[in-house]
Amino acid sequence: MKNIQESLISALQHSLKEFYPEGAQGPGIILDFPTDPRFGELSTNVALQISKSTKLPPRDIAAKIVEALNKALGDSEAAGYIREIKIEGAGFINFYLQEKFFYEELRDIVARKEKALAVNLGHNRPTLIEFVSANPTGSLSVAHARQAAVGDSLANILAFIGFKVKREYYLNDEGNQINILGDSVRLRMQELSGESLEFPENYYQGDYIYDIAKVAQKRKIRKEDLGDFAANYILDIIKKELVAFGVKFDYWSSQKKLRQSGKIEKALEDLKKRGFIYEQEGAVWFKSTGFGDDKDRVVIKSDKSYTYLAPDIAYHREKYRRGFDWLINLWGPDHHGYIKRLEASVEALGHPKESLAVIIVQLATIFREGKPVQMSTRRGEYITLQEVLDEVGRDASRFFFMMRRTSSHLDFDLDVAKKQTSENPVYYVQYAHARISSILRSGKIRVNKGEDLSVLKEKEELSLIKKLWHFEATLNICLTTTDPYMLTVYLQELAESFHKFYDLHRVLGDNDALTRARLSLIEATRIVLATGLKLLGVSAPEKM
RNA sequence: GCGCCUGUGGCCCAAUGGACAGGGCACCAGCCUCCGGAGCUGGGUGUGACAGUUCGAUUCUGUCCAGGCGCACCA
Repeated sequence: MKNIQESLISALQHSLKEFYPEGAQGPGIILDFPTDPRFGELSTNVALQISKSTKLPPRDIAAKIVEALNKALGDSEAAGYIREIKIEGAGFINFYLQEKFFYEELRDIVARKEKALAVNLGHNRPTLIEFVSANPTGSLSVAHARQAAVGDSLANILAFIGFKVKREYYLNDEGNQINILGDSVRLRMQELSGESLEFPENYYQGDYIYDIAKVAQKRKIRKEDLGDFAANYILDIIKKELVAFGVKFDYWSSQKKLRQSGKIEKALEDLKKRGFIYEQEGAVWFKSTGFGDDKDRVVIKSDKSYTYLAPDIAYHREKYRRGFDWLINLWGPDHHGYIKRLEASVEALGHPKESLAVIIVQLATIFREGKPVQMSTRRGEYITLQEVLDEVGRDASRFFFMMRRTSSHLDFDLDVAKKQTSENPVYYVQYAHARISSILRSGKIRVNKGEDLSVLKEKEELSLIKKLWHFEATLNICLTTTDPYMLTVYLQELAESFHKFYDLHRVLGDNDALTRARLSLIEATRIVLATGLKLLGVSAPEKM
């Protein structure tokens, strides 16, 4: 049956009524997967939660809840899958499911393939996820690489569970940085034609500037167009790097076009109408303190030019106007101080705070031979996405970038990522997939939908099926945390569960019925592994 | 000074407020006549410190200690 958790939660809510007089809000019910199989397949601590407010002993409460719960469940479908409900420990209510529940889950996966794994949690909610958005002034760095891996995988996951997701790259294609870029190219061109000059320290130092200068010279680009020319040149490089990393954007949004369209003025007018704009000391300010910011922010400087915030307010206003009602932004940690003012602007424009999720992607420190690699963008000394790709490949690099929570620092050891050994988690997972593929290739028996799966009685078989069942819940965690990280953990656990089964039990044996059932089991495992890896942008090889 | 992230066995990391804190690496000892040994099994007096909230804290709060990053009318 689909989603026994939902049925149990609603039955539980019903059973809690006697503890909450009309109108009172009970606690949110959480159904956990207990860490220890000794405590059943599902568990809730709701009785312990209630005992806080009622001062009654938790086990007494639990007993009453279970009594009401049995009535509420009656002879419902869910009740047919429950073997036992026990009160254990301090007052946990533990659910022990019938084995047929798992056999049906397994059958469902084999019969419907990855379709059985997709659930519609998103209800087609139009969602825009903006990430990378690096200035087109140089190749993408490892920092962008992590953002690309996380953003793309999160988008995959959200799309898989029913959100209408689009990927967007916001292009800072004008302003100071582009001017400096153009000037950097101009100076290098002068150098190339034999002039000796001093190259400012805050200009772009990388060798790629020479490459651009040479092309610009050949094409006789006008001096005033050098900035745009260089930005476009670099943007082409960035696009290629992203494609190589398996990331494709739906939209490339230009700040220049945004300004030219007059939408910045419109956004500021909108804010003004709503009463959140004022002038002081020759500058125009946004009253962001009205929404929890530490201080008000300048949007138009006293020299009449915009701060970075002004186009950004307009940009986000446009995102909503384009029909999106969930905006996810992935930013580098250098932008974290910027979150509050953007949230403030979104609220000031009348959108709910929750409709904007800003996720800070912490930096990855690259290690080589056990030592951190120092980086400096300005000097052009940094590890690029391309270098990581060339060195360790797409699969390992994407997986590695997501092996820690996105909000946590990540140490990325190039030497480990390169290793094709058990030290390398991505190979551990892929190996499980390859192993299964190999058995399925050599097995001559064809599995059909009606196999009798109840011959799967071994401990390792049942725990593997349970692991498969947890896939959906894992995706749900990725949703609530807006972080694909948990999926990398899950896939490692699933692979482990499979390897343990494989080691103790033969799939292709003399017993035909058992062989068929086990083939179903490993085929389902293969489907879940392949689906999970695909969501992370990692390949699921049939041979390694 | 302010903000964000992080302190878990020798090293790297898990644990949506739960029930004995789990893995990996390294180290030691085992497992291939058999579907892929890139695997599996066994071996461990560990949550930075001190308070607090709670029936219960690695998780929440406060103070302190240590490390990383960021703090513009830059983008």
